[in-house]
Amino acid sequence: MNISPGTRDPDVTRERILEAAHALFVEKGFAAVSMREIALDSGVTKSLIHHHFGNKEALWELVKERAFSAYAEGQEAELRAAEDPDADLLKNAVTRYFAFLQANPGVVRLFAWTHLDEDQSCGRLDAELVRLGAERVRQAQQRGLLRADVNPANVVTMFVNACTQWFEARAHHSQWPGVGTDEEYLEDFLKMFMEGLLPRDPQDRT
Amino acid sequence: MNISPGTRDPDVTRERILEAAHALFVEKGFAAVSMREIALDSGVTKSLIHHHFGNKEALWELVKERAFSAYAEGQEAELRAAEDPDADLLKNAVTRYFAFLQANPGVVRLFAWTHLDEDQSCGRLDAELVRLGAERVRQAQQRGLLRADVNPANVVTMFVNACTQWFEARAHHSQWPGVGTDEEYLEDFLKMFMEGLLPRDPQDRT
DNA sequence: GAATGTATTGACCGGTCGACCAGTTAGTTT
DNA sequence: AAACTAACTGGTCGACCGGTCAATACATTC
Repeated sequence: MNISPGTRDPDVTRERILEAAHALFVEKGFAAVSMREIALDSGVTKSLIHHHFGNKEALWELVKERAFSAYAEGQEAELRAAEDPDADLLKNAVTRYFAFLQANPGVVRLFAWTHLDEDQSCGRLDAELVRLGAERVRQAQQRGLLRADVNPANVVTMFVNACTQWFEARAHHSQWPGVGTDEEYLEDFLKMFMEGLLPRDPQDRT
Repeated sequence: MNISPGTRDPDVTRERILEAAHALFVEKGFAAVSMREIALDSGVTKSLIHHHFGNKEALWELVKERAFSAYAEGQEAELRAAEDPDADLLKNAVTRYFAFLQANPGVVRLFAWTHLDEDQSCGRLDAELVRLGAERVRQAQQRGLLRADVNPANVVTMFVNACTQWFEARAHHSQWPGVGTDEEYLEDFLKMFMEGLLPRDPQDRT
């Protein structure tokens, strides 16, 4: 059963359409993409896309849903894998989240588009992730490994924000004087995040 | 010279168009806004907009330019007003920046749109702001008021990111469990930013 | 008060949009 | 092999897109 030119496989076709739509939506956003473009890029007719997915809006929703659930699954697996919360675990979580964003610029853009849409579907998706992360932070606080006078959810939100915006606003930062590579930013962020900006031992820091 | 119904004032007209365009672009982004909408909202004809501003793209650029230069002017004035860098000054800078974003949700959205456009014009605009802020941080480091082993530009970038993303991704956070008000987030952020997450005095934090 | 210049209008253009539909092709069932 | 179903195509629709242009209304200048 080779894939001869005339062979039909609706599943493959749907996948091709979804991939093309994903790439275009990520790049240009919902409004700036036309069904004709998606049809051209995926090598099918416009009508076939309507046949499989209904309308443009439904296709957009499906693209987002798939991307975000893949994201959420990956992140949740990573979070659950790590046991025994301590300060290093938080550091590792930040590092892994940062690395994920770095490796998946498409997801970052998709997040940004949905923020502007004021779409709340993906906010619901990672609510569970935040709950899980906050729980770990709380445990570490109870053991005295982290300061207890901050809201665990804010700890998670804060590092997610600092990492996400780094990639979302890359076009900005790249022009800022003195701002360096991803790795340098991450390193300095971790210092500030974990240890704070005020010197611990004044005579050491001069 | 009252403003009678038939009175013409091109400056006022231009302003009305710019305001309507600003509001629509902020809300829906460049691609999703039509010249017809802008014309309707500003109470003029589509042709008149073309007469005054040329084409849609030029209008969009002008809207961005105005918004960002107003932003930059305000921020620079605030930064220059504050003398004598110390740790509290940084804290105040963060607080003021946060308050500004809180009071100007339109600017936040405009930032987000331009990030996705990969437009670099506004990145150039606040480069000077970052340079100025980083300079203040460097001075504080030299006086031993801040730890010296972090890149001053990264310090500024980091708090700008943490604040900006808080408002850009509001649709997300509002659904996250345990995440509270703007003020609570800012308070916890400042604690982590200035003092760090690791306990300073272990027996105090249990 | 005629001339001049510009702000403003409405009608119109070619093109593209998302969507629909009738018709065709290809697999599957009976 | 006939019947059925779903995949797939090409053509077409009305609506809307950004942009143009000639005509008009108004304010200023001479």
